[in-house]
Amino acid sequence: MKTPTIKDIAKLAGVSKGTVDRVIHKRGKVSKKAFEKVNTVLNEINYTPNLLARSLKNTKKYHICVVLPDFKEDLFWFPCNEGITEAVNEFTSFGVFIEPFFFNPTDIQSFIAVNKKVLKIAPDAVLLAPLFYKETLQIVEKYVDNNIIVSKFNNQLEIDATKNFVGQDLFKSGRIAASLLHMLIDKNSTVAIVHIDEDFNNSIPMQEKEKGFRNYFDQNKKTNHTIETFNFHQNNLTNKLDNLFKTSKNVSGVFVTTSKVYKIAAYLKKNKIEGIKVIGYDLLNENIKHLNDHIIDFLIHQNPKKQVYLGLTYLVEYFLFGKEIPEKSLLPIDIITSENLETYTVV
Amino acid sequence: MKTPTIKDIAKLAGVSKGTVDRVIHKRGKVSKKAFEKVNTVLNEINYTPNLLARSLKNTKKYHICVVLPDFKEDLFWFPCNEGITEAVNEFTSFGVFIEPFFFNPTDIQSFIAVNKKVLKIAPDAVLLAPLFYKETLQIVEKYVDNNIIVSKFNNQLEIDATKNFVGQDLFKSGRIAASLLHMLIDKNSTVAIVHIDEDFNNSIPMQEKEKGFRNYFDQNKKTNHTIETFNFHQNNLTNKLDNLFKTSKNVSGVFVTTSKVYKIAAYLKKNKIEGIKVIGYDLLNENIKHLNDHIIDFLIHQNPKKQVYLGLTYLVEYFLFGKEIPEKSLLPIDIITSENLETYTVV
DNA sequence: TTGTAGGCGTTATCAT
DNA sequence: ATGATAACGCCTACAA
Repeated sequence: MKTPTIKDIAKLAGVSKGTVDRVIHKRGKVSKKAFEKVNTVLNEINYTPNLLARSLKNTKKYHICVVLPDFKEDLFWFPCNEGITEAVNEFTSFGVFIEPFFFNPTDIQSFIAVNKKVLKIAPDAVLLAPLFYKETLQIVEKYVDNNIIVSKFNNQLEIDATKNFVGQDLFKSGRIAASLLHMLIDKNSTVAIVHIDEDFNNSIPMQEKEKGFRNYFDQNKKTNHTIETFNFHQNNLTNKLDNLFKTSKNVSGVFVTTSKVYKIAAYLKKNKIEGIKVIGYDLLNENIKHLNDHIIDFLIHQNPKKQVYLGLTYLVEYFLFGKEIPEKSLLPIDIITSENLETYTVV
Repeated sequence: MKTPTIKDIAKLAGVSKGTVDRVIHKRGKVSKKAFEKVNTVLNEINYTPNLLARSLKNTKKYHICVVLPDFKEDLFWFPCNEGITEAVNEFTSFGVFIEPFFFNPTDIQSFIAVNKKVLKIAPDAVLLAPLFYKETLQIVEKYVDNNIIVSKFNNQLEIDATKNFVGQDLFKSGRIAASLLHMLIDKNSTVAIVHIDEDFNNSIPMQEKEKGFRNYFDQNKKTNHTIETFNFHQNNLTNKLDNLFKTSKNVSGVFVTTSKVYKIAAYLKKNKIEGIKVIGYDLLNENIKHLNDHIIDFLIHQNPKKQVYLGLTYLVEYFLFGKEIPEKSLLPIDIITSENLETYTVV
């Protein structure tokens, strides 16, 4: 009735616990006779090791560092802290020490500096928001050289040194945005893709989203929409938007590729421009406000909190129970309206 | 650096491990002096018990039974098996034995019979899909009398004997359906709420969904929609639908309150009726097919797999680590289109 | 009231 | 090559 233990197997096979252990873990130094005796028993009963006992024995403390942008620079990252807190609460009693490190997302140097610091600390693993491609490449190599396991989240960079990734399929995300806008806008109208703030050329996520968005409309040519892309920086935004909306461009919908969509919404509200459909990313308070005001029609939920929590969970279960870390864990792409919003924020 | 153990505390306080244990667990039989000595140490250092060690010591095997409808009668329940399988894979190595029991959802007697069987087995806990109100009331009472912990999923019944519930807010679910349809249909048109198969009067979920759906349109009267409710049984469905769609009722949208929405879709396809917007529940293969064909516009994901998995996780963590079971765990209400569908099915 | 001893299942070490 | 033994941290039983 109870799960058989190594002791039970030893008794059944007529050998000692040590021998059974050697057979199970292929540590060698076992005679053929003993090996066969143990193996026949193993084939008859279904032995599964007690994971609790195993990791109790392994008294090692694990140290995981999370490297991510400071939310003071970009509120998108704020929920990650909750994810970290939850993981801390859940895993400290298992001897796992989780420590966050923040960098300035607008400053490559700070990214480099923080990673250097973490490298010096030499944790067992790092969960990383790899915002900068070239720099990530270099730092990850160093981590790996020092036997530090690296997982990435949010930003999927193709790096040979480490594959572990938790995030979303951003091309598909762009397609979904397109299909939702498509549902709401008139034929023959113009749709604007707006990139705000970040340097488009260095932001693979923004590029992927745009590709997906355009891909959808390319496949639905019969409705004959015009897609135009705009790269706006924060300064001078109002002028740029004046240009976009107050000319006769017949813009019926806007797709903002980041969480900065509230800036567009605020502009539309202030200028009392109505009837333009807006879709963007993430459940920031500012965005939620405009979603409830029906100025933003849809938000796509990137679930940064879950990304971090899941990334940490994978690492912890790897250390504690030897589970494999999935190379690519793509989260569902949630469509949020003012109606179902609440069901995502309460939990 | 390392987490302090009871042994460490004992040494610091100058008493034995046993005394520390008595203080921590308030087992009494401790002198004031000893109590204070231990307590001052406890206040200085932050002791957290090692949960692995605790539950290793507790060699008890836990038995959890899941009571749910047989998916052969209603495919909605099929994904629950995956949830159970995942939980089994995850938790057997922790000494938890999870066993499913199926009943016929159209047959109250089978519900009663299965629960009697489970009661006889006397597991440590039961995770229950409480389809029938009165019968659930009685059986839950018996479970509780026998010190069997009961959690419910999917169907939220107000029962005093046990509160634990994992599922969705169905009123809100109805509202969400309404808002999505509202987005797609013309003003002044008629919307049909269709209940298929189940006995509406006994199905609280269907009633809640209808209430939510009507509530939304009541609050948006300016668009002047007419809402009509239809209770259809499986037999004679075609005739009933002929009546509904081929008369001049100007039906622009249909809300099906269950996973049987594929039946409506199949009818519309067969009869080449186009332009009617359709929304329903659950990611059955039949529904997915019609979603990809754009006959169904939206599906609402009730995530039965996750409901079961989460319900089981709560029970396991309660037994193993003494975590509290949340009284009400409401899952997000996911909006599924043909575009984001894939991101929900892969994981 | 207090301390000690032993065991949960696994693994590492040390004799044999 | 093999078996005995101790240890991980917690808890329980028993002895003092």
